[in-house]
Amino acid sequence: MTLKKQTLQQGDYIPNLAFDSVIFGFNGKKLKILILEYRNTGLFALPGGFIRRDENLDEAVKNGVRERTGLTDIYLEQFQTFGEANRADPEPMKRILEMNGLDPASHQWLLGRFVSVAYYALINFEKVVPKPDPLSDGIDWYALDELPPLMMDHKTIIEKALETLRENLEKKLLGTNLLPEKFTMKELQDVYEAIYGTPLNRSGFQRKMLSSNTLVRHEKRFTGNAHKAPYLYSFKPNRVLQPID
Amino acid sequence: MTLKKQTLQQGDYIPNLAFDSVIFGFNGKKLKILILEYRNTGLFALPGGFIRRDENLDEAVKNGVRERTGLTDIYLEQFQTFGEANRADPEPMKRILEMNGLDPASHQWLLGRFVSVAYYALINFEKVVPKPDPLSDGIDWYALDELPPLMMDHKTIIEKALETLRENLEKKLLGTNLLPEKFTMKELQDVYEAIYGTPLNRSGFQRKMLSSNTLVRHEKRFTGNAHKAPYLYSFKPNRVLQPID
DNA sequence: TTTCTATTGTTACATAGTGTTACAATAATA
DNA sequence: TATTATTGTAACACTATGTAACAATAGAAA
Repeated sequence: MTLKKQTLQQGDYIPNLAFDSVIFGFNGKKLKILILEYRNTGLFALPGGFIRRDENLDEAVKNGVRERTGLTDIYLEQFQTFGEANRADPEPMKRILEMNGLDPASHQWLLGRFVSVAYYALINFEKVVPKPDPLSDGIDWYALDELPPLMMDHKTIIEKALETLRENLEKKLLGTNLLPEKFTMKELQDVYEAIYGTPLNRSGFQRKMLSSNTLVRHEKRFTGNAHKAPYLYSFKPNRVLQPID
Repeated sequence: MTLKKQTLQQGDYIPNLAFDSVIFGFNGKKLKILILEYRNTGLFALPGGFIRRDENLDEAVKNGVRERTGLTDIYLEQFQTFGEANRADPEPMKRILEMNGLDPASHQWLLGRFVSVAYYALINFEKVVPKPDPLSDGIDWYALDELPPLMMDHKTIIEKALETLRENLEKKLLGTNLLPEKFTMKELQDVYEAIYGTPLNRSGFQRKMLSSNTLVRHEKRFTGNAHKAPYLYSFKPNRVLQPID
């Protein structure tokens, strides 16, 4: 979890409760995740935060993701709450506080147990300028197969996020949220393949997508390459995309 | 949420965090849910509880469900965490405390906001003798279409539980957990129909189940009725059934 | 201009899965 | 022995999916 230096008072937040966010982006080739690096510690973690005493859980997460990405309109989905009693180790948190000039003794509440509600977000890679949180000096995209060693159970959280994303991909047609508004069939297939981690049959994929009645066909895109130009598509607007508004 | 009178000290538990459980049973005809009735209040609620400071979330829920049902080996699945800031109304909780001879002023922490992690359980109806919790004088099975008016957002929690159960039914072959060890194809179909709320085709259902390679066929069951006796089946033992052990 | 190449859109065909109907088997009763 | 309700399975049509093939085409090369 991460937080704002200027508001590190326990009293502001629900104690022992946090959220973590797995923010997925697609750079055209690989599925990537936003990871924070805490200042001078070599410790990596998922972006997260706490819930104010009068704040909706969904809102807290939405605000947290907005702070890291600058985006306000984000596909967010809660997928699991992690509540093992021993999931936190106070040592790394101590180091993080010390390296930020904060006294661990006066921030005891940060060293205790936290139950964490985990969400995943799907965002348009091109639109994001990631911003570190107040205790971090780095935030970067990492491909799923090139993750740094992560704090606590954050690796497990990511695995569960990916599992849920795969289960929901076709059911909820989530491809949209990782692409710019207009895209080619090949680009859409690339997203699906990156998420599933396996190649898909081109013909079958195209047939299924076209018969799903969710795509609008636009003009062709001429890229200057010596082959047939592909059509551009967009998703029909009247689909439910925002489980959290 | 519910709790034990003798251990009503805030200090024992993680504050502002609770769990609720939707305990499904099947009586041969209808899908039913265990609902508590608080003493002398006419207030109905899902069984629930709090999480001790050193207790795993899953363990807390498992213990809570065991206390209500007497069963130790239960299929449990976490499906959503409810975190709206205004989901609790302190008035009903006040009445519950008063009717149990407890002073609301000295149990302020129970009147505040709670984030609740919701689980559903699937149990063998025949094996359960429901037991009220210390603040309740009633616990009973209610069919999904005959639910009493429920506290807070418990109706929403039930709807989400049913939605998740339907999604997971075939994926995880959950039928087992609602039936005795040996059952006929018809009984299995009855469970599926009760969960989906729609009739299924007999022939297709039988074909799919038999081809799924998860059933073992046993002897026939002769009930004394004037028609062909059905085979008994059981599920193959080597399937993953316990996401929470 | 013509030929060539890589990619795209679409069709064809085999195979698997599903919905529906039909029919034979059978346990107990009349 | 005939009857009845239910069960197990086969038959058929229809749909969905995996795979391969083919035609179209934008630009480069000749």
